[in-house]
Amino acid sequence: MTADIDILDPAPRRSLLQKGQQTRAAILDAALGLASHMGLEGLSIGALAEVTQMSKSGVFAHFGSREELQISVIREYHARFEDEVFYPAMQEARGLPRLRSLFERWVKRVSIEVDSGCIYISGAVEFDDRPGPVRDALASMVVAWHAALARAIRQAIDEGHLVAAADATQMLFELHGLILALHHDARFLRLPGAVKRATLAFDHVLSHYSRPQPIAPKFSVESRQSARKR
Amino acid sequence: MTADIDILDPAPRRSLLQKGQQTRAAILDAALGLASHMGLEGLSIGALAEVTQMSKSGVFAHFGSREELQISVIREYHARFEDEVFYPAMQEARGLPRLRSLFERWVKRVSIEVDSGCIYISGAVEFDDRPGPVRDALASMVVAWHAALARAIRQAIDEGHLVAAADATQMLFELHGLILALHHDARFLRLPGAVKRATLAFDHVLSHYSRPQPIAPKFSVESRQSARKR
DNA sequence: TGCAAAATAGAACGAGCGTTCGATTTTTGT
DNA sequence: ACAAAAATCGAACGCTCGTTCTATTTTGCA
Repeated sequence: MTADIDILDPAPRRSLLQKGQQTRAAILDAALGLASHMGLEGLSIGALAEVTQMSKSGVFAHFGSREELQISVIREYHARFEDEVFYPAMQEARGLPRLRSLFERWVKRVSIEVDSGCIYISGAVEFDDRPGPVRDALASMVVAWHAALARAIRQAIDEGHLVAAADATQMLFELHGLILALHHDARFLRLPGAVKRATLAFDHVLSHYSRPQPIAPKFSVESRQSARKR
Repeated sequence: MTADIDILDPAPRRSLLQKGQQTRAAILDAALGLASHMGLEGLSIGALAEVTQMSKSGVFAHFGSREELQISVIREYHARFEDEVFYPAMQEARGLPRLRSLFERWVKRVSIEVDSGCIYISGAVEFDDRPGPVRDALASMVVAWHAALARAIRQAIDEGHLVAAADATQMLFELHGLILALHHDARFLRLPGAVKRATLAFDHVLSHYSRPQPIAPKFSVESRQSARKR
């Protein structure tokens, strides 16, 4: 009894990852899903153990501390973000096509996550007042991503797709705001059509940086009282 | 000894608030400060008791539950937000002046809180996946504020300060994004000059909704390769 | 196949949490 | 001034948390 069934399941075929790395990856995957819903602060080892059907100490052993787990989650998120947003967009021609692709994939990433959450965004809020290694890891990833975007914008300027006087950092600020507003409206307020608003707003920002900048930022209000009352 | 010093301190002068309401207000004030730093989820009764020099149960008794405490904090925050942003801006002439004032005070509120935090923003992230009365309270406050802003934008359209074809909700989306980006850059990344970026971006959005809208949103890229490399 | 090493389990810890309860002090209205 | 009512305290509860420790199981390699 309990004969040698083990012939077929423990699978002599060597996997690419050693067992340890394999379960570590599985835990990390579950952790990402959990952190997306509960935030990095809401991520608990107990809940993670429950999801992965492991013991708390078993989960714990893979990371050594909760902080290290959080940092690992951030790194994993960053890697996936690069794979889904950055690298594919890099296939596009430099300049506006690439910039547009970056934004569109960014939008998709944030809005697909209508029920999965962007760790960059939630993490920024959770850790804006909490110095430490987690915050540092998060910030460095965000900064790297913003730097990549700024680069793409500058290339679009160099290619002549945007006016030469365009301020890349300022434009990035405005585009980032659109993503944040999208995240807010779609995830928190659950408003439909937020994606459309974001892409439309992208065109607005684009058109601003495509036409010659006004010399002086004063466009007199022209307080003509012509308008009919309501 | 220990003579009647009490003549001067227990103050026979009747205060406007009964003792209970008085300490409740003090607790709430401390709670707001605490929640601004740690978030609504990070707000703990124990920490609150420590700050206010009271016993946990003493603090607890004023609210009956942690959830009720959180909701009270949200309401208090809303009241202060109205006092500092909404009502003062209502003094301005309807239309663009009022809209601009709303935005400027909003910016100030979010940026003054570089080290105090906007509960609307942090709360939206904390509770976007957590249904319940706290989320409902938060959402209703945010929605009310957005409705007020949309109203101001529509008035600016009616006054002729913005083009008639302007989409108020869309413009609100874009302005809201600027505030969120400001909050992110100033609080999380600690970038200097975020306030300037926000106000400059406000002018950009404004100028877009001030000039006649392009009929078709297609502004051909004109992929002139004129630009010199770098 | 066997043995060292790695991975996992299980129990226990101390701390903090929200909450309850009964006793005690302070405030309030008459 | 006094009694009723409100406010506050202090101790205790059950729970979850991250972490530690010691076994036990599983894995990988010679």
